[in-house]
Amino acid sequence: MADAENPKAVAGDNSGDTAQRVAAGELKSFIERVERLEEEKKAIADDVKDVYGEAKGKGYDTKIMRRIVALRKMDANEREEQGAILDLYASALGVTGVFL
Amino acid sequence: MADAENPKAVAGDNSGDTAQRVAAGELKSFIERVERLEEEKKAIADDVKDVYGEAKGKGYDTKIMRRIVALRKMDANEREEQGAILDLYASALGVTGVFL
Amino acid sequence: MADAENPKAVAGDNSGDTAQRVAAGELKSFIERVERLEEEKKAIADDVKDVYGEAKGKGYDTKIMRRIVALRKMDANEREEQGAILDLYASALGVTGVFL
Amino acid sequence: MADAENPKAVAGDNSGDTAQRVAAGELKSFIERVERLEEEKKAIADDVKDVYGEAKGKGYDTKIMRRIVALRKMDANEREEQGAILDLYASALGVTGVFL
DNA sequence: GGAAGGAGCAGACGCC
DNA sequence: GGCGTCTGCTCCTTCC
Repeated sequence: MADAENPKAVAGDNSGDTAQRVAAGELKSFIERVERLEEEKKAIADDVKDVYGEAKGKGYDTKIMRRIVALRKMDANEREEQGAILDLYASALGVTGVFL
Repeated sequence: MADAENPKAVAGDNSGDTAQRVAAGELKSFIERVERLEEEKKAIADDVKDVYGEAKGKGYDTKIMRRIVALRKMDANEREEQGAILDLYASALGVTGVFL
Repeated sequence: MADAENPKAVAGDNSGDTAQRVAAGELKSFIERVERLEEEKKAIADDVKDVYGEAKGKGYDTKIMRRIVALRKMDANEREEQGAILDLYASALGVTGVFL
Repeated sequence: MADAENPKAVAGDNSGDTAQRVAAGELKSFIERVERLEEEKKAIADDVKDVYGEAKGKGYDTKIMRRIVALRKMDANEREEQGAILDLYASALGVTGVFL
């Protein structure tokens, strides 16, 4: 029964083997669980899209909304650091009025 | 009450305005709905990761598994696309098997 | 010779027609020109990637570099407008220290 | 000379420093190379557009053409992917035609 | 307004 | 076990 614990090691004892059949079924099961979850994930992603659509219908600028969401997710420290590096580069290049 | 319909036009009549307060609350609500959904989405993404982890624990090669999932998705997409193309051909050229 | 000018109108005079054969060849030619150009385009995209890679090798932060490139491409007016709207929303939400 | 190797670490020894000046020139060079390549890429994209325009002028349906191009690309990718997957299967499971 | 292509980003793998 | 790299996904923009 070592094969059940090491599905990769079935090569050699081919054709008509039950262990392999089991392993294949197990693999299929994993794959289908993943696919099911991916579908759920996509459904939620669509819900998000709907919310933005509803907001857009009320006149809000969704692009800005997305940036706000991203901002709130972003760690304050990192935000600060990013800005500092950007300022440095921008001044080095002589880009004026940068607010990234 | 025009402000309620045009949330972007609140600039000018600032500070202490009720319309703006309402709009801000509405916006906040949208933002929070999005954030809630994003959390759910992340939870599912973590579940996916767990499934792969479990499979890996049983000796499966997750890289292969991911390619299988991707391939099955591609197959589905392309099958669909194939059908669409054939329909287009049929209606546009009245020809089957021109050079593809 | 109307068929040569209206390749979509060949339906009806099917099977063994030379005009159709010509049209198919012409179409194939167009397709191949497009595919050739797409290859060139991809080659250049790879070159861009190489430049970023070289810069990264010298210690530059490519993420910032990309934003700089995007900024320089962006119209100044639009930049200004974007910032104004964002400031408005940000103050409405009480987000502090926003520089997007 | 550490600054030359770590362009991000120039903060602090500002204004009038030669190392920074050099780094800025180097950065500018990278940026401009990227921008030049992006221009070339855009030129080719315009060429593609021209080809489609020419085809459209001859009566072809560009929507169909685009789908053909996309399909041929997908076919190529997937054919490649199929082969890779099969190889992986062969080595990992010792199985062909398990459930795909 | 909807679809298609491109760019940016996050997550996963492999190396050190 | 952490970091750097890289592929895949999502989002944005442009064109129709």
